Amino acid sequence: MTTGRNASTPLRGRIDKRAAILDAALRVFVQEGYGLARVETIAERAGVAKPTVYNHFRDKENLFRTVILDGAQRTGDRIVAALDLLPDDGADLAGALTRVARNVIDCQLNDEGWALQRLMYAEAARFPDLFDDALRLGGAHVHIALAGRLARLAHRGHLDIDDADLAAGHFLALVSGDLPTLSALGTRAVTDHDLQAAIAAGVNTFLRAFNATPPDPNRRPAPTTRASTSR
Amino acid sequence: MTTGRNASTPLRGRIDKRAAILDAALRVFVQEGYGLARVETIAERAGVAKPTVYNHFRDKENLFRTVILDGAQRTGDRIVAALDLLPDDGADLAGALTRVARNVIDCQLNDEGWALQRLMYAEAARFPDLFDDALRLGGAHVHIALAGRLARLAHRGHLDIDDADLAAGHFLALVSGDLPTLSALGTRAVTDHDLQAAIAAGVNTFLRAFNATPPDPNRRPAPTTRASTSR
DNA sequence: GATATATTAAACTCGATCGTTCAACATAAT
DNA sequence: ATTATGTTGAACGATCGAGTTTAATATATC
Repeated sequence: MTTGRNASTPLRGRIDKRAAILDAALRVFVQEGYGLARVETIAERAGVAKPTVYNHFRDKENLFRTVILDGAQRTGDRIVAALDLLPDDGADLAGALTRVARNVIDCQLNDEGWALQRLMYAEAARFPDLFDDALRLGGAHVHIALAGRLARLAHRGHLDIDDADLAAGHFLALVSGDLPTLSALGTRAVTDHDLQAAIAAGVNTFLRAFNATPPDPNRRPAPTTRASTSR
Repeated sequence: MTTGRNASTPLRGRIDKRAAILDAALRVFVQEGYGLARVETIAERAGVAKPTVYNHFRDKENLFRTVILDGAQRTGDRIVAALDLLPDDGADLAGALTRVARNVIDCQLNDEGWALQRLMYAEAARFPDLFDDALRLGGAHVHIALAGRLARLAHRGHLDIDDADLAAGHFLALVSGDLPTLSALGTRAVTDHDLQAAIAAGVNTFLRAFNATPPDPNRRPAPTTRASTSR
């Protein structure tokens, strides 16, 4: 065991040990839950001695809080960045929305994204304030950014939206609502097929509700990749 | 301490001690998480001695599994029962859907419902099979029941739905997608006003997408139901 | 090279918790 | 009244984990 300072432990600079600890801590916290996660395990997985953990972070609780807030920040930023690929013109709205949804979900289906979500759910009772902070750092930015994009599309006549904030929420709900079930709360891998089907269906419904220029008054906007939706 | 066998301990029948233990266990597990939940605390809250807990349930893990599956079963049954009030005729579709959504949500916003959801999220990594079982017992029934109701409404021409299963998922997502954010994962009470607004908006979008008889081609189906809806 | 700082392994303190054991007690049926 | 079963409080053994201390070592700065 003692994987101490073997050749496998590069002994890189000092600063990034903090990052290594945060990374390992996230994985261990998710796997074991806050209560059963052992600081020594975290130290081992980070390739670091236990006192080093206590040197960087005062105690277990402080480490946990930092893990959550750091992760929420990064995940939120990544999603907001993904929103950049939503064009302002209405060309191929369905395709653009599908790609956006795919990117947003890729950030949340991420090992890290699910891990954070599960951790927050898990420990929301013990750290009530923490969830609010994480939401402000992560979710809120995503919501606002998406709402802004949708509002611009609506303003140019490509979408029929009066409350962009609401529409953004509904878009996210439609497109990712099935994910917890499909992935068993992130513990099971989702097949690409199921994921694409879920996204296509969500985009489809979203456009049925908000598309400003229905190609045919009585038709669904797009046949949307006839997902068999087995189960 | 020793709140032993005072007048405060009714010493009721033997069987319902099992129920009392399950009830207390759910609350304590939710509050503390699986790892930090103390069996002794559960015993105290149930008004029962610790060995009694081990008498009814082999160990902590077995107790936990029983708590989850029991709760999922009951919550699912309650929601399915709530779906009964969705009428088959299309009279006042928006009102009926709103009431259904309200009832479904009341079962999930329930202390117990949130508790179960949070626990499953929390311990999904440690008990992977447990989540699947709970989903089968709880969520699946709800989904199927709602899909059946929607399919009947569609068949009678009141809704424009080709895949009722998908529509059911989208309805639930639209109507309850904002709840985790609003209630801070169930740790904060949601004001009735916010809840009604979220439901109304969800139903509104759902009908924009699936209503078979839009009252006006260019209008939203309902101005978000200013709804007195007592309570 | 000398000095200040960060890291390491190991051992330690201290408290908490699981699951068990046991003697006394309640309850129901015989 | 007696027997069988379930409950109770209390204490116990064993383990486990958070956080600290220490002496030695590696690194960075001067």
